[in-house]
Order: sequence, then C-alpha cells, then structure tokens
Amino acid sequence: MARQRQTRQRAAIEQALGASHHPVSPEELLARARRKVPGLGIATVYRAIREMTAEGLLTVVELPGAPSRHELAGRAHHHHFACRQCNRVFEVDGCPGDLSSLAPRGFALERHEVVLYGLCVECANEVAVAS
Amino acid sequence: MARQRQTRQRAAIEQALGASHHPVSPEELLARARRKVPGLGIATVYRAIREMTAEGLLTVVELPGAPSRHELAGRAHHHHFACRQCNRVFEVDGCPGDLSSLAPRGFALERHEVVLYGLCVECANEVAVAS
DNA sequence: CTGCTTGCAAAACATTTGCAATCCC
DNA sequence: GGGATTGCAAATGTTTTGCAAGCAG
Repeated sequence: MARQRQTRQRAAIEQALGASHHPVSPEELLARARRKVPGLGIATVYRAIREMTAEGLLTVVELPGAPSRHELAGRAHHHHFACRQCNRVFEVDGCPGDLSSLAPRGFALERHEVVLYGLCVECANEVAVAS
Repeated sequence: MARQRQTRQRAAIEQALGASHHPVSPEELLARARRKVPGLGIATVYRAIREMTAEGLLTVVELPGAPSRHELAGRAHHHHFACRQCNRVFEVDGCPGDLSSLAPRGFALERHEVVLYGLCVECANEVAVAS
C-alpha cells in the first residue's frame, strides 16, 4: 500500500537522504533527520526505508560487516568503493558494462552490483606518509 | 591466535564447507555439520567462521536482506548470481576483468566483488510456464 | 472526526560472549 | 591432567512489530 499522508518526519527523512552524497546507514539517517524533527524515532526511519525501498525510491547497498546503507534510487547507474581503513563508502561513476555473458546459461540477468574495496585517497596518503 | 587442537566439531564444519558448491549461511552450515556431530552448537559454528575468516581460509559473501554467507577461499576468482525468486546463490565463473579504471583518482583498488541478480534457470522456466 | 503515522517499548533475529563442563593432546 | 574448545544461556546489536496517542486531511 502506498503512502497516504505527508508528515514532518517523512519530509525530514527524505531531505536527509537527498542531502547525502553517499549511502547512509539507518542510524546516520536518524541523526540527520533529528536535526529537523528532534523526537524522531528509529522505528519511523526503518519504516520509511522499507516503504521507499519497496516503492523503488531507495536502493540498498550491503557491505560485509556493516549495517545496511541506503541511497536514493534514480541516480545515474553507478557503483561503490568501500575504504577498508576509514570504512567510508564512495560512489563510483562508470560501470564495467554488459555482464550478461557472465550469467550461467538459462539464467535471466536483471541487474548487477559492483563493489570495489581498497583505500580511499586520504587513507592511501596516510599509508604513504607513514612508510 | 591460531587454532591449536583438531576437534570433531571443527572437522565436521570444515567438511560441510568443502561439500558446498555455493556460499552457505551459518544456519545452513550448522544443519549440515550436525549430521556428523548432532550436539553441535551455533556458537561453535560462528566461532569457526570467524577464525577461518581471520586466517583467510573463508571469504564472506554479503547479499541484501539475507544473513551473511561464507565459502572456502582459495578457489578460482569468481562472483555470484542471486536468484530473487528462490533466494539461492550460485557461483559464476568469469569476471569483467580489470576494474581499476573505475576507481576514483588516487584510490587504491585492492579487490572487487560483483553480484548478479535475476532469475536462475529453474525459476526462469517456472515463470515461462506460468505465462 | 477518522484512521493513517508516529513513538515507545517489547519482540524477533543475527551474532557475540561468559563460564562451567568437556575432551584433545 | 591441563588448558584449549565446546555448549548453553545470557548479552549485544540490528531490525521489526504491537499498540495507544497524535496529527494530517
């Protein structure tokens, strides 16, 4: 069932999502949205995430070890780079292209996800300085 | 610290991992290993997974919405196909190749993960029959 | 007003940890 | 026998759900 009412809390959550240039965790989203609506509860954030994901407005980015992160859908197709040092996640333009040749025979490929792991530019520099 | 003793439970867990041709969840691993060691506890499975992952013997495969799955490391480089219908995860040979051009300037790319989503051959057939 | 939404607290899961009992070496 | 390892149960951490109260329309 679709959403029927526009509320302050929902607006704050959507705005916080729009202001993020990287995928956010539910806790981070709660912290950001609370700046607009102090009493906001975590359950409302989860409910909003679930509804928006079901409606295709949000996409999920899963990384090993960390809670799920989410970002607005509808942006240009892109992937992610996760820094193993600072744990931040960056968006990456570009895409390896058509991967349908990788799918086993008979399998219907619908979409794909690429995650790059390594060191972001800042952490890479720290390592270089330290050595 | 490395493992010091070989136990029945650990052997059963390692055997169950070796017998799987797809990434397994902790619960699935418990069920398989219990066929050899009935009293086996879930905590022991998690401990084994953690230790083996730390030693580099296991790799983690994370998929949205599902608990973590694990598979033996050291196999040929490959990726995964997740069926959205039956939720099974299949291994996929091949790889899009060098992705270093995707990483932002200055970022150090160390490894990558590719996950394909769609319908496996069986679920694709069911859909075809149903329509 | 009506009933969709929220906030709180409790529940449901997934994973980790404390500790006494077990069993490998 | 000694101490690493296990199993159980309780603790953690994350996400979901029940329900009374609050607010949008």
